[in-house]
Amino acid sequence: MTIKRTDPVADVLRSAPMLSGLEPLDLQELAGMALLREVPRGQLVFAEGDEALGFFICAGGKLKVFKTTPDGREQILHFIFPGESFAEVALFTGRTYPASAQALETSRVVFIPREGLVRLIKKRTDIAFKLLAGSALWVRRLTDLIAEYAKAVPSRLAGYLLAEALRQRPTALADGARVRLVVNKGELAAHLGTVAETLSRAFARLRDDGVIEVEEREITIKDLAALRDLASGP
Amino acid sequence: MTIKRTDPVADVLRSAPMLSGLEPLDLQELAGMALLREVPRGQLVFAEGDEALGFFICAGGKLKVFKTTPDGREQILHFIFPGESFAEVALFTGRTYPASAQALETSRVVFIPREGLVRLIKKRTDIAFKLLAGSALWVRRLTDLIAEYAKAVPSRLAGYLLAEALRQRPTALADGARVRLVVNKGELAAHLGTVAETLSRAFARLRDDGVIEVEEREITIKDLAALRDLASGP
DNA sequence: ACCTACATTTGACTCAAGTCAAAGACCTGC
DNA sequence: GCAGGTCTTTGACTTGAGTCAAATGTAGGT
Repeated sequence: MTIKRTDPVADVLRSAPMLSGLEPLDLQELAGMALLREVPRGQLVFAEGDEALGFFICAGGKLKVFKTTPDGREQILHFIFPGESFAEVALFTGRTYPASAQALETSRVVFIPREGLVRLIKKRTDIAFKLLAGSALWVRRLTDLIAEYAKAVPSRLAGYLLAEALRQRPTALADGARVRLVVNKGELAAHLGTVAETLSRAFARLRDDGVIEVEEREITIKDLAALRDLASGP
Repeated sequence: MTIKRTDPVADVLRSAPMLSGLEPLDLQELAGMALLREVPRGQLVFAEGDEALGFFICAGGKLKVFKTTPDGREQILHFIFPGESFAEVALFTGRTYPASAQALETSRVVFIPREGLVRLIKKRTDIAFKLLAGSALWVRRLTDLIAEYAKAVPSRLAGYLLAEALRQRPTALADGARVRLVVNKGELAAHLGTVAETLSRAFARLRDDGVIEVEEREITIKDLAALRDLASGP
């Protein structure tokens, strides 16, 4: 298969941080093995327990990686946006994915078979280091998530809003800063390890305490100091 | 704290699964950079936030890796026994350890500086794969741990007892199988994300329901089916 | 406009589990 | 043997948060 100048797959690969620094030739080889897949809203990309045949890079849309808890609820581990890779860690242990991935809206993902990655690592050590760094980041994220569980829901929410504000507009972090929720409140509840009703009450409490202002998915931070206070203390 | 350069280091390295398959010469080079350290009971090997200068292999004793939650409790992520490596994941992201490590009893650990590992990876790709696999295992463990939180404490305890029974004597998993707790109940509580009092009540409940029998740290499984039931259901 | 599906909020109730307090068991060193 | 420490258990109390139920809002699709 010849790679065209406008090959959408190659474009996606080029934009993925995980693969940055790859030579055009390596990129081309990888693109030759990759598959572009359209995932309708609500469809699973893979399910927990599926054989891990490769990893993915998000080319458009919005997805979630989650784990189903024994009582049927779902705990969202991570949201995925264009350019981000996911499930790469699963390729190196067991043979199955430890969590499921599902499209929150109709999305496009590029699939890269395990073989392609393995070949790449053997050829380029720096890819191994990037993978190790990415995987280490996951470990850090998950350990942090575990520690979060000890906090009450309003505190978890405060922590999330702070992190999002910092991620969206790091320079504008002050009273009056605005945060746009990237997902609806039901999904956010699952990410914070709770249910929609409890999250709703947490929003109401922050609002009543004058810490934030809520207009649909648009949050305004009215009292940054108080928000920080809540986020650290229980 | 005593740090000494000695021969036994090479023995420890040879016995570590993570380094298995290394040529004697590589092993020797690594041993030359390694330091053996004696850690008295209760002493920290490193604290969350410390600069990650290297990783460790346990050469004797018993340690825990834990994260301190905002409200001051500690969540134990993993217990560490001889031969196991720890903190290797921290070397590839940020510059700091995401959790703390402390000796549960007086222990010996071998410290291997980051530089040694990096050099090794560049020379031998299979080490990179081993590290990736190890790190992936961590991710799996942590995602499982997160899902565990949705269960009630007695269920978490049941799950732990099953896992331990399987680890200690895989062949003898049947009614009447015995499990010896590797740590005291206070530490076990922290590992299960709860406090000593609640864990004590959970043990009492399993005992009263005739599922297990408890003699100090020696647990006898009386009704394996019921234990399995509890572990999966809420 | 209208209808259906989904998202959000609020109230009422219940319960698991954390806190505080205290007692007993078990070591270890003096 | 005794004193001081840690570990474990039990009781009484409090509360955060999940469940059930219902009302309201919102967005598409026909």
